[in-house]
Amino acid sequence: MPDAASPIAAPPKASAAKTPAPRDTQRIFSIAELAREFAITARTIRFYEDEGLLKPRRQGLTRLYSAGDRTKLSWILRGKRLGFSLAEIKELLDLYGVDRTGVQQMRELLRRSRLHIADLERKRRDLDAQIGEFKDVEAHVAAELKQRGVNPESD
Amino acid sequence: MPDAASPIAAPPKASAAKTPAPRDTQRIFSIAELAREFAITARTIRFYEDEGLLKPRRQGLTRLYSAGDRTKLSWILRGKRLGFSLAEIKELLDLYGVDRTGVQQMRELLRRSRLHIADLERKRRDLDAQIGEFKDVEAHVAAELKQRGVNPESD
DNA sequence: ATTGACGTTTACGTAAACGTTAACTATGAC
DNA sequence: GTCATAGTTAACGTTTACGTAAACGTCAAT
Repeated sequence: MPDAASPIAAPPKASAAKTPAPRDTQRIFSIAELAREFAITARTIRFYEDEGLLKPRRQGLTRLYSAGDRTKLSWILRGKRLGFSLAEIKELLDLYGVDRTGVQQMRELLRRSRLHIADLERKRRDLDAQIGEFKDVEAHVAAELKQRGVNPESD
Repeated sequence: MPDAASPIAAPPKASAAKTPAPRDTQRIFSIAELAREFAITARTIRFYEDEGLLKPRRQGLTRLYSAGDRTKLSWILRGKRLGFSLAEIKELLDLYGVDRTGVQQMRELLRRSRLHIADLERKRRDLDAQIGEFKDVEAHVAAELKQRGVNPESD
């Protein structure tokens, strides 16, 4: 499941070497397609829409998801894996949608970004601590097994 | 998401600190004390006990928490911050409690540890990706403000 | 002897994040 | 036509992680 998600609101900075697959950027996805790709249910995707996290185009009643919608979804799921609530994720997503022309808005965006970065870095400290602990466990147990003449790698 | 208390707080009080922890290891804590320290409610702590995550000593009905209990609690909260459910945290806590004498048990512990490490490392990739994105945002916005002659640091 | 601070159990309430029918609708295949 | 497949809304159910009383016990201080 390659997750080549570019930064959220991809600013058309520089079209390097090749045109980055215009067909891919134009692609539309059905709800079932996205559900399969991300291993969630369609209900979940609709729920995210109810909560204001996604706003797909519509053809009649049927939802049509753009590549941007797909990227957003992937972003939402990553946020969830990191333990953020949907409300928090929505706030962050909305940050990018906000009018970036005003100085006041930009200052607010900067402030919120920094707060969020601080939050993320705390999480990383927590994470590194846990990883360290579990690697210790792994090392000790593996050593103990080895000392007893047992091969730890024969699962 | 309020900023919690210090991870390892110790009152610098008391007599000569010769061995680096005999008194501290002996300390017992009331439920209110732990609640204050970790900025949670007593209800929450009791709930964790109902769920089998803590088993404090009792004096009559009153709960008495050891330093070990306190460490466990801090561990539980860190797990929560990382987005694990109480059920998952309980599993991990129980891993340590398990009889480590048998080879079979040790192999199981090793296996679970490795699975968990893989999980944590995926989380770290997610985390680093988000941190990177938000630092980009920060840099771009700060640069844009600067270019407009606005000082980004005047909150 | 009452107040107040702290502890307890029991139990109903709630918000978040979906799951799960139910009861349609639209579309292409046969 | 009608069957299968995918989509829809609406609404009730479920699990997790606690909040919030209610009703009570214990002890120190007033």
